[in-house]
Amino acid sequence: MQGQEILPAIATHLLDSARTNGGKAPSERDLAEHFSVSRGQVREALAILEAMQVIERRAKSGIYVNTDNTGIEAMAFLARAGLPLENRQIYEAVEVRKIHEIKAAELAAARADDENFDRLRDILVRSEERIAQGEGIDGLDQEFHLEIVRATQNTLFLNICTAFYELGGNRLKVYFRDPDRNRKSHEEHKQIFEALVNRDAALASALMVSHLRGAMSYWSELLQPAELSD
Amino acid sequence: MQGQEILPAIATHLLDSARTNGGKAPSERDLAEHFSVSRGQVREALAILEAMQVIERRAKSGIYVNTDNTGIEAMAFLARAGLPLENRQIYEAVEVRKIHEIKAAELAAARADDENFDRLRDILVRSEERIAQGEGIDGLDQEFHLEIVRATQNTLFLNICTAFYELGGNRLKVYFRDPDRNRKSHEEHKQIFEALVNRDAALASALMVSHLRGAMSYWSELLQPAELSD
DNA sequence: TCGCCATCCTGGTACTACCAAAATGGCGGT
DNA sequence: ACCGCCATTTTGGTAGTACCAGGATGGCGA
Repeated sequence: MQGQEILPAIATHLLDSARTNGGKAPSERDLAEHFSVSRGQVREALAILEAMQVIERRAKSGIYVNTDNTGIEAMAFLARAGLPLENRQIYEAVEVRKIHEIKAAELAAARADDENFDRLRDILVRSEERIAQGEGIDGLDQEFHLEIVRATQNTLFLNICTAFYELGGNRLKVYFRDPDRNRKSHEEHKQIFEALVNRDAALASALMVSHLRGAMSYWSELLQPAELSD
Repeated sequence: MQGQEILPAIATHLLDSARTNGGKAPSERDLAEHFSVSRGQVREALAILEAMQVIERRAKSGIYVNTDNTGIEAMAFLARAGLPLENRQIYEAVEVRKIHEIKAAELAAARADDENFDRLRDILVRSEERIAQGEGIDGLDQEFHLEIVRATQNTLFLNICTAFYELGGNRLKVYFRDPDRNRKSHEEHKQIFEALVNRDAALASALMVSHLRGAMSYWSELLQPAELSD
């Protein structure tokens, strides 16, 4: 085990032992021995986790875990590292995503340039092909939505939205297993694209609202009932 | 120089040398010597910067700086560390902040609980005192706006919005040097609060739009002459 | 002038050694 | 038996050294 690969391992280990103990994690030396790496490696990982406010290192005392109070990029980072997220976290993320993308559609209608339109067209063509072959469009769905955000010409906005997509990542694939959902999504994408081309901000926004409503209801029934980790 | 204190110093140094050179930064050993710290300390700082995607460490090659492609929390972190932001970054941040807070007002009207109202009331009282003493309400303005976001009961949302506030931080103080602006802001805050208490989502949202328009025009003339949509 | 190879440089990693303060546990007094 | 004090241990913080292996570079020879 080497490189940044130990970060997710350490993070998982810390979160676990924090659950059993009272937020107190093993010492650096213990972690180093447990993962058979040098203390320096452990400290690098801990530095990152501390910067993300996932943990707190108290000098001469120990390492303490913050289960809550985790920012988006920290969550995106942890999700990327393969760590499980609480349903509540995903639920909140979905709500914020909705806020972002509805507004993005509105702004994109006014600001999208030829390159944005070209990329969107390309994504729709590839989606069509995928669907024709009976495959899911999960990756392309992300591309489509993020391209709309990119069309707002606000790179910071794009960064946040990208981070949010990474949160739901693996769970989204399940959504696009249903062929009907794929077709329906694709049709709605095409309508949104038309609205953008016509510079109709109100329509684009409205279409995005209803488009996301479908996905939202899916998340609702998937998450709300119980806290079963798939 | 010790502790995490070297991170901003190193970050600044890296960004500087990246500007002069072609994105290439000094080696770890040089950095360690330059700041009179051990290589381990440098590596901890670099690990954080790499996790934030501010830099890229290529094994056996060197350290390379990503001037663009910086996420919100990375920016917030760097801003917190006292690093300067580009006008464009602030400009984009302001636009996103606007998107967030208008929606936050709408959601807060429906979800705010007694604790939220209590805190908002308290903030308004303290604002009144400050203004009576001829002081600026810059810190309280932030508290007010973030409390509204907190009232959405979406902790993730709150995290993002907090990060965004930290971006503009120091520049906001200038805004609240003008007594008239303070009074006007405070009056608008009170109106928004009333709308929230009355659970009038549409009104709260509309008031927030006009409230932010004032601040936005300030930013516009301060930064770049361009379009900030609402 | 061009291509190849020895050398240097660089990040990656491990190990050792101290320091100082927090945490702990045992001892002694009450 | 309980409590308070103090010596010991633990822990994060930091520095320094040593090696490795592969990229980067420059000089030498064809």
